[in-house]
Amino acid sequence: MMTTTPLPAESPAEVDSAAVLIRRTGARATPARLHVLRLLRSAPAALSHHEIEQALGNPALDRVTLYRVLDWLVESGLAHRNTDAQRVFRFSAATRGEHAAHTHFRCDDCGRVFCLDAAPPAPPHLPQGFSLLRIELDLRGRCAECSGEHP
Amino acid sequence: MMTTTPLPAESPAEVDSAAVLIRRTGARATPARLHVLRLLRSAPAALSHHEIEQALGNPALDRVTLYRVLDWLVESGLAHRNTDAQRVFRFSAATRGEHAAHTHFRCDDCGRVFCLDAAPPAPPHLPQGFSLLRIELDLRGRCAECSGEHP
DNA sequence: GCGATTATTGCAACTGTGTTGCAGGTGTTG
DNA sequence: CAACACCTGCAACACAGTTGCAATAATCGC
Repeated sequence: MMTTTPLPAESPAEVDSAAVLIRRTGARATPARLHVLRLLRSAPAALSHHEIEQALGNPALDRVTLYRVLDWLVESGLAHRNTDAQRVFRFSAATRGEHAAHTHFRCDDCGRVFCLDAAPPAPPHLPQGFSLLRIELDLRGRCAECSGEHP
Repeated sequence: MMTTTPLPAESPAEVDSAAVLIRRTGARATPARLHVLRLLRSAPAALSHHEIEQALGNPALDRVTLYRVLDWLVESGLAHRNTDAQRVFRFSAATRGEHAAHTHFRCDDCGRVFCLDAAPPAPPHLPQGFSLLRIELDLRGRCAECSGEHP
């Protein structure tokens, strides 16, 4: 391998932009980072470490390497990390303009997080001394899948 | 013990109402449950298992018993459980009228969660099939303490 | 292209939070 | 008072994530 044969599995645009984004941080664009970032960018919801491991094909990456790739993505600002109801980290690709305000739907059943494009809500007034960095509106309940499965 | 001597450390009203709340569920008002519920009700922010253990005086309660008391409080609807940024559970007393909408401030630094009384924000429109149970507005940044300590 | 440099990877062992099973204790009820 | 159920404590476990160190491979300069 290592010829100039890009995998056809992803759209060329995505492949390219993932690599560019990684290089722009000054770090190496390794297969591990590329695959993980592409996966996150194409995922409709935030993914757990375990889900990512599965999606990449089970023996593709070392457990620890994946953890480190994810840590690095978060540090570099290319991804976000949240903890779900089962106290498991979930990762999602950061969007270009970087949201200071965001809306999510969290399923209490399966723990998945769905990114809604919906509105940035309030202009809150904080207790003194508190500095605000992000606003997140969390809608909680059951996702469509879980509503159907457990009626 | 077990005479009619309430500990003077808490306000009589709180002591009483904690016991009443517990009895109302049909369960026993044991010292463990009383102490934990009183502590949660008097806490300004959500507490972790560890913090509660400390606050109760170190060798007061078995680790596992505390976990079980907390689980029971959550199941009974007397407390809420959230996970903080360090993927640690944090517990807070449920308020009487039970909030369907709530506002929190989460410190990205220390992970603590502060309950703001602030407004119930938006009337969102969800994708089809999703059922909404709670709305949470999460403000994230640094709390007063952490802003001061790490300037 | 070819090698040196050094970031990245993989392995193994570890940490910390939360959970489960079971025996013993404590309160409640008839 | 005795039986019963609930609660507690201990020990062992499970799981997600972390750390240290040696081996590997991506990038840079030639």
